[in-house]
Amino acid sequence: MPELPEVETTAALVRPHLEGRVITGARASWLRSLGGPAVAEFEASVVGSRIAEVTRRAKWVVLHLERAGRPAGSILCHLRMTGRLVVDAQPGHADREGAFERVSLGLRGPAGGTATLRFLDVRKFGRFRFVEDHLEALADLGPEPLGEEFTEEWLIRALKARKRVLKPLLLDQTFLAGLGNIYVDESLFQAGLHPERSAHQVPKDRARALHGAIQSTLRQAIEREGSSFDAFYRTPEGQPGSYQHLFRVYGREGKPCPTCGRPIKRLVVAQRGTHICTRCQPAPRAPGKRR
DNA sequence: CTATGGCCCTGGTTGC
DNA sequence: TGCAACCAGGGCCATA
Repeated sequence: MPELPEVETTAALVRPHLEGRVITGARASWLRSLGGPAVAEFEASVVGSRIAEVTRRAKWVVLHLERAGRPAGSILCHLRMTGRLVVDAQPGHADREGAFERVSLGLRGPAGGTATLRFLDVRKFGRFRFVEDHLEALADLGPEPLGEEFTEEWLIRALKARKRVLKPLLLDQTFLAGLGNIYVDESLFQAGLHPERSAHQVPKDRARALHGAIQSTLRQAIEREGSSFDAFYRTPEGQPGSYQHLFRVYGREGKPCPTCGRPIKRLVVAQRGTHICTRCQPAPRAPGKRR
């Protein structure tokens, strides 16, 4: 579920509760969440380390660890579809959410106070794993859409170089890192591009429009702490985001296009539900049309 | 290289 | 009301 804006929000809200704290214990009730090693091995890797910094890379939350002031690996957390990070100041609650806890870390603050970081994940697709070298572990990711490397010129050239359908290319994290199904649909709509166009046939001015659309969509979504439209995504504080109120096409099948009023259509592109306005995002070629 | 389909999981919604 | 089918903010892997 969570895409870049939701992960950015998660990292920002969890950061002040984690930075400077020391990990005093680790528990895992769903082994696969750890992405490989046994619980004991994971525990040995992280217990005793201090969380020096919390950052985001693409859809990953990165907890940078230190021992005796020196770098000591990282915890990489990917929320996938239903993952959440929450910090409890009090001992864990055994409510409904507690049932979805997959991993947790005990924490001690510099002043002595304790807390618990919980990784909750209904569908269990998410990951909460330790790596020695986060740069190596995340080396295959493409540029950050809000980073310096992602310029209009970069996008123009990168699109031209790929012989792929546009939407799946934008979802490919090795091409551009952080977009998911929602923000791709929203960005393509805003740029007036049909999701099934060939990347290398996108004209320069459309590529520029797409660049702007991606950045403005993500920035506005971050401002609103992401999108929430069912029980799943909540910020670590338990609040829903509010960007869903600004969706122009995603999840709006049959509702009027905000630009031209035509009903939004839903199609499937690369196995993903896809939402477009057929007028504002003209198809690459009129399929089956001849005369 | 690119594309496709299965798979990992659970829960909410829809339709008969 | 009951129940099956379908759907979901993701990504990996094997196969053409």
